[in-house]
Amino acid sequence: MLAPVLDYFNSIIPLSAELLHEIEHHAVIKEYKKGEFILKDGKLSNYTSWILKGLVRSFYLRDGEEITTKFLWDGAPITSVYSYYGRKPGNENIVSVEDTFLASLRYDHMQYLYKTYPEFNTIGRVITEKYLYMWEIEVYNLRKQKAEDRYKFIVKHFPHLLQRVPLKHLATYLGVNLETLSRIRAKIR
Amino acid sequence: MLAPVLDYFNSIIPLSAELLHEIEHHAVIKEYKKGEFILKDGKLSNYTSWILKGLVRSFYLRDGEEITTKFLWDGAPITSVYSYYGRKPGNENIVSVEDTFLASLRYDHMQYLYKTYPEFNTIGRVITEKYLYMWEIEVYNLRKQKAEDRYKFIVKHFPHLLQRVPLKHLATYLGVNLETLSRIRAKIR
DNA sequence: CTTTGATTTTGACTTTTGTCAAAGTTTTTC
DNA sequence: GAAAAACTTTGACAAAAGTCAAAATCAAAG
Repeated sequence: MLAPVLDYFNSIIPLSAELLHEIEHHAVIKEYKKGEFILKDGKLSNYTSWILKGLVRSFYLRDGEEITTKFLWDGAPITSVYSYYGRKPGNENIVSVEDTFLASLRYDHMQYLYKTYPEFNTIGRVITEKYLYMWEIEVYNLRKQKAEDRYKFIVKHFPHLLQRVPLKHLATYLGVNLETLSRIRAKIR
Repeated sequence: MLAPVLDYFNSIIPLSAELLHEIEHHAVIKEYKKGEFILKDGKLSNYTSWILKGLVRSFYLRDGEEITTKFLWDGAPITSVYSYYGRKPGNENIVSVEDTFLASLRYDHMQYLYKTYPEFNTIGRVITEKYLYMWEIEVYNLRKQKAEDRYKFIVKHFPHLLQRVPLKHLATYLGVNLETLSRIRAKIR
């Protein structure tokens, strides 16, 4: 089940047999059923995970309302950037939108790998750069003035999301309320 | 002039004499006078730079209007994430807001350093993680519903910006127009 | 200095989006 | 497969933000 991840890592830089073995040995593969929490706010995020299959959503609470900040699916790395790198509890929740399989590495084990296997830093660097690159494009979209244009970006680039997540979560992700998004959809049709 | 950068790199992981020499030899230090362009849209970004001293602003044009996306100053790394990592021209402009000194490394030279000096990947990884972490906090602020709260975040965390950038750029950064921001300020006073 | 140009504020009005309420519609669960 | 729950749409009105215009303030160049 871990094979696609290891293949990807290996395509960034060839992995020594020992490093390969370490990753295989320490990665925790776990299934999260639809709606199950991967991280709760107020908790320290101790894992960076790789989504083997499924779809997850990050959100925080604003006046009791869930504000969605990210959707991530198959092949994407996932953690709370704030809590994991900041080494302190944050207000981010991560929840599975569909039955999801994750491969997770603990923070301290990652640090050990970075120290012990210099080449692992190349993998960490390239993946972080890629994540930053994707995030940059998404934030660029979120800066568009009209909610309609932000929605159209999703329709064009991530159409599968429309089938997989309820409108209310997409609405808070796009920074509009549910009713406004519904009206935008009605207008486009 | 490069010393603070090298010290910082060295605090992440001790630099070998050869690596140190390579960086010193290839880093280009240049002054950009106030208002001078560091990157123009439509151009491929070939450099990642380190701000030795000064303040820069990133923006793109939306219907002829400059939409500011980032402010970065002393000690921060700066590039067009989209263009530099994506290896294609983007629509991002980077301009100096004050007289600014940058230390820059070419893309291909960076790749050479990553290949030749494995420990340089640790530096790249840690800096990218830190950048991502800062950016995450800023985007969290930009998701706040009310422009007033977004503005107050700047007042609290980056008060020096208020003295250093014109209101119109801060306004587009916060996603409101100039007049609205002016009214928010009037209301707070 | 002082004049010019840039920046910021204020006013009147329009457009967009949010809020509350209720009615449809679809999906789950027993 | 029927009842309950969750989700989506629509309507009426309120609040927030945008637009256009003009005045006031500040900064900089000669």
